Amino acid sequence: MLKPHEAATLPREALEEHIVSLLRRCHGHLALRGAHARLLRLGLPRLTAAFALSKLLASCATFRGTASSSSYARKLFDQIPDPTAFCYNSLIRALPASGTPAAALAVYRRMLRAGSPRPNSFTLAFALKACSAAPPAHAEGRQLHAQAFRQGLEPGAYVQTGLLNLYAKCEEVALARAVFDGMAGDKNLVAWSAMIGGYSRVGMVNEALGLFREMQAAGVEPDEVTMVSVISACAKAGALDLGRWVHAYIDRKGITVDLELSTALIDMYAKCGLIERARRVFDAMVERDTKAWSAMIVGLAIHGLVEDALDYFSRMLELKVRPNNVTFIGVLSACAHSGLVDDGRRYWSTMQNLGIIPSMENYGCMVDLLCRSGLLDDAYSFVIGMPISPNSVIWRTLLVASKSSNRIEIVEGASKKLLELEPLNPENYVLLSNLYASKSQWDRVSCMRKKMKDNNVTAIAGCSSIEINGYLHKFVVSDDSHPEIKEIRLVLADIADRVRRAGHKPWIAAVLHDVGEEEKEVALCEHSERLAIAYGLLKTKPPHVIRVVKNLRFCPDCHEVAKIISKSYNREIIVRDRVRFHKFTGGSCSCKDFW
DNA sequence: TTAGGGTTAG
Repeated sequence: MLKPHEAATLPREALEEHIVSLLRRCHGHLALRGAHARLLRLGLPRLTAAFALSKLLASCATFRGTASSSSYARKLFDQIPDPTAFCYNSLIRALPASGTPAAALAVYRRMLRAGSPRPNSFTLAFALKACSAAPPAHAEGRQLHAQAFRQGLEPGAYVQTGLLNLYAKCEEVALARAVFDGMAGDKNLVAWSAMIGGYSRVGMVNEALGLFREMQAAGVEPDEVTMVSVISACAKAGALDLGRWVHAYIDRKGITVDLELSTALIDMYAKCGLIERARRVFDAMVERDTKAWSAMIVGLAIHGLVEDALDYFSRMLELKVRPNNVTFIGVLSACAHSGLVDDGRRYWSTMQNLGIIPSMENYGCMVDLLCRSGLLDDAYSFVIGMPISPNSVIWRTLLVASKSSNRIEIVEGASKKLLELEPLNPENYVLLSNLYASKSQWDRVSCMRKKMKDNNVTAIAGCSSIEINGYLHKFVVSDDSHPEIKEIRLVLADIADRVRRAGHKPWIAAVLHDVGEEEKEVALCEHSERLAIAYGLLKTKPPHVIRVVKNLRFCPDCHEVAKIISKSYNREIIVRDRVRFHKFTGGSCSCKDFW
């Protein structure tokens, strides 16, 4: 280690070299502070001290993320007499990437106001990254985009990827794609991965996989980051065959299955119904963090493997892995699935004792737990006592649970809140209309229909998909756009006959178009998964399992239809909805617990 | 000095 008297005799270049090599050996914040103290003791001349501070600031940026690291970075910056663009850039980069981009953008604006130094492409790339952090700052990002053009900054690959990523994070895939297409012909791996990730995030699995194939055709080799997006696209879509193919591809190509990719694989297998395969991926991991444990626990919970989910949670705590809100979503929903009210309440206290502030989803899990256990009053008091304003999901949970009760005040209160919060969501009208119909309150049913019309609310945004030969076919209500819709309609008619013979008719009436327009509107709300199942029957033969993913809840009346189809066509049907898996074999449904 | 990734209630 250099002594102060030695430092005094060294030329500036040698001192700078010493500073750089000292900082290169720092691999964390503590080491950095130690190096800072040592540099201070050297009594560096003014210019070299400024050099040391800017290098310290840059190193600080590489260890960014905590509040203390950002305040340290600010202190360093404030000590630099004439900060260069490099210093501004490092400060922008050093400010935490989580939360709001406000701090990083304030530095960017301060730089603009100062007039000198001018922002360069590094500045812009860092500022864009700050805007891309969760939750992304769309407006600020667009402003940066416009400002950069006004200043005549040449958009290099890094800035373009920054923009592309920003739009992808904001779920503005069309804008992201425009940036992607505008990039020079030699798009690199990062740009391809960011665009695939953008498609994956919004559930556009065909586009994500299509782009993945284009990327390979362009001779760009994917890495583990690319594969995370591809796998998570499969998970979102419930595309098991594709997911399995992609996993085999990862193995064949020798792509490193790291922490993130393992977590994505666990999630994909769990969401596609292969929980044991998910468990094998989990068991093979050498390192497991909060997200990996959470993915596994949530996966077990959605499969109704409650004991396992809670057992994994205990193991996680024993191994001193800190759970987060998502972990507790898994734990609480596991409790809800088997009516473990007391356990659920205990876990709720555990969560708070760990200093985890419950999220809206966590409150939702508790309300669900109480409702499913028939503790409607407790659920209602819980909702009323929430320190944050309950969202529509919570009111809907309460409303569905109070359907078969005579608790008029809960029904009224929840309905009112629901229509206030989401006056344009057709799901609410259908739910309320069905609820009143079940109580033979026909005046209220027609009142709902009228409200729906007055508010110009017409259809349910139901969408179901089925994967056939590596392509995901999507169906929405009353969708005629599928190229094979004629053939699908023939299958539907055949199903209709079988269902009618079995003594069921309500849904098929809608398919056959022999009901009034108003009834059709309500009945058609469950139409999409029937189109998907019919397509599955058309395109595959037994023993092929028909797997359908539905983005809305799979309603009990559809269960009857699925049972009849499974028996009559000798098919196994698995429908995944937002709540869980529903498996139909030989006319029976193995899903024990649904509304 | 820079860009891309995993878990989320009904």
